[in-house]
Amino acid sequence: MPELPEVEVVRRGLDGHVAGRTVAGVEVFHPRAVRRHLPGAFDFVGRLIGQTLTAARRRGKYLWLELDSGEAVLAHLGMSGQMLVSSAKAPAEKHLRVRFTFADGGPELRFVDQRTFGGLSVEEMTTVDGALLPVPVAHIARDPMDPAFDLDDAVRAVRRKRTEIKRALLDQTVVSGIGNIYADEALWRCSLHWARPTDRLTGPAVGRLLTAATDVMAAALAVGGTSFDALYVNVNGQSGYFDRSLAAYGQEGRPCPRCGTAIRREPFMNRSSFSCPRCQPRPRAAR
DNA sequence: AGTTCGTCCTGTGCGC
DNA sequence: TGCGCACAGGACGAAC
Repeated sequence: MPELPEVEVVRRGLDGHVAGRTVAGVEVFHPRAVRRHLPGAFDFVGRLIGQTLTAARRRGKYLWLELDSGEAVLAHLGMSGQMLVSSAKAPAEKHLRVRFTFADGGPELRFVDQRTFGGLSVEEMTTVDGALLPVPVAHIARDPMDPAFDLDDAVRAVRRKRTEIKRALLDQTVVSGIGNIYADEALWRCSLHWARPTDRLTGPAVGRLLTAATDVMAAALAVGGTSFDALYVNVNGQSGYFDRSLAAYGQEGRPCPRCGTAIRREPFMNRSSFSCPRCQPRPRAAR
């Protein structure tokens, strides 16, 4: 479940290992991996051969490699996507979807994705509010690690929504990069139940919540991200270890680190929300 | 027009 | 032992 910290770990790896290199070959092993590239796999390959990858960039959970053609290879890791820098001699992974080889003969880049929710495409760039973005990323809000992120703007965007607070946190057009793990952790840090209506929270309370989300993602980034199994790894195949620091997410039945009450799991949008029943009581008016 | 929901996908782990 | 099902869940498009 790569969210902002995990995607940023991958971006840094790509920036260090593939930026400045020229693509010599591309193989697409599964059509779903390039389904968002509407002209098809053949066109995808043709647009990349001979191109130099100039930089690795990110907004929220989207990642892209800029090309000297002015386009970019856009990647979304979905749930289980990995970008691996590996020796050509390393055996193909079971779920290897796309392989890039380079003119310098060095390590190759592999897109591996078990559940195929992720994918790659070559996209044109567009300028939105002073930022150069691949076209499909144009609607994604700035994330809290963007130097131009404006907390007051984000607070207003959250409070404009007429929904439950966790739905707003997960809405990538409001603030990007937050997924189920860091939403639950931020809500726990602020002692807020996920079903609290956005329009009944004060501006300062929303500001504290967004700041908590930023803090918890920064702490996760500092230790290489969160991973529960081998699905999320950096470009060298290594896992982060923020899972040891989670207070609420995935902690059903374990004591709340603040009050000791057993963490509960509740159904939320066909998935789960984890919270402390004592620190984070349900809103009275909630269904 | 804004919000909610169903869908895509595969591997793991549980209960019967 | 083996089967079936719940679950993990980001993002998009359809439905309301």
